Amino acid sequence: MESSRSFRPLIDRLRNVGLRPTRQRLALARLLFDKGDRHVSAEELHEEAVGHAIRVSLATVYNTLNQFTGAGLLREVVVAPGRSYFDTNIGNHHHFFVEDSGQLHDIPGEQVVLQTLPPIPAGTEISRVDVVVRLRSSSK
Amino acid sequence: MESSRSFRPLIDRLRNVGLRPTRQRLALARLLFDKGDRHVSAEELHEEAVGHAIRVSLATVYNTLNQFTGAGLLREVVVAPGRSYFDTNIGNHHHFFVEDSGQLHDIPGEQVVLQTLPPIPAGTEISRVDVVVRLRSSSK
DNA sequence: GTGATTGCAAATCTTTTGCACTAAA
DNA sequence: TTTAGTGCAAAAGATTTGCAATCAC
Repeated sequence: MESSRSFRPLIDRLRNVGLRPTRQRLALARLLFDKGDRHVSAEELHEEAVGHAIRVSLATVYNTLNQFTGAGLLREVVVAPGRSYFDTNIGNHHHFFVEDSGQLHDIPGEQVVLQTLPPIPAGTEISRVDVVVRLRSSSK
Repeated sequence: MESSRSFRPLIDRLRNVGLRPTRQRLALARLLFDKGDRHVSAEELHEEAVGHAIRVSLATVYNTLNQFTGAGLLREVVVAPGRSYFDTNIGNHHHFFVEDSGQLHDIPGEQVVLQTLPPIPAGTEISRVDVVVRLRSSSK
């Protein structure tokens, strides 16, 4: 069993956004943030947690993902109907979406440069610009 | 009541993509294509149909929208979790998405110019590039 | 007629919610 | 303690599907 010291950074990260570092949140945070950039659905994360002997309900996984997203720890990505992905990369970047497999991959922000942007409607401001490059296998 | 002649173009349009011009498909096609570019959800289109005294079930609206999309008459746009919009504009263009209201607006293709595109994974080709400019009201 | 299409209801799937119980501070 | 968080099961949406009845050709 690892010492509780190794959880410190994550505990602080949760506290900093006003979320109590409960057992479930900590465990999910470790799965999410301890191994680089990830794209997971709630279902996938729940299965992964169960696989790691973490006792957590699917409802709590949904709630936690939404809380993390609201707190800015995650970004929600919607590319296909009926399924949300949560992205641990909250920096400037875009996505490849492989239509056949449903896989999502990051595109570093610098690799997509918008030369022109249209005038935006009065009274609004840009919240975010999402670019999704949809791919299909080229074997025709 | 209008003469059946006015349906000819739509009838042909459906026949051309291999869909029988049934009463329901024709009626929905008229709602969709007779008044410029539109973004509708299945629910909205169904309500609109019912409001026009068109007897059609929600299931058939879903089926029809999917068939039209498969046939290339519509494009499906996914911008928010749990809701699909169908876009009658199948040309080169992108979207504004107003987060508060859920409204979707077209951006002409020329107004978004991608200066750089990342290298795409081997064995794949680009199916489409979707740019969504997310807006929120600027009154802070 | 014959096969495609429709309607309806039931089934699925994803996500949210209500509430009694448990845990963090 | 006191309040936030959790689990479970039920509820809520959105979308799909099975099948008998209906319609297009």
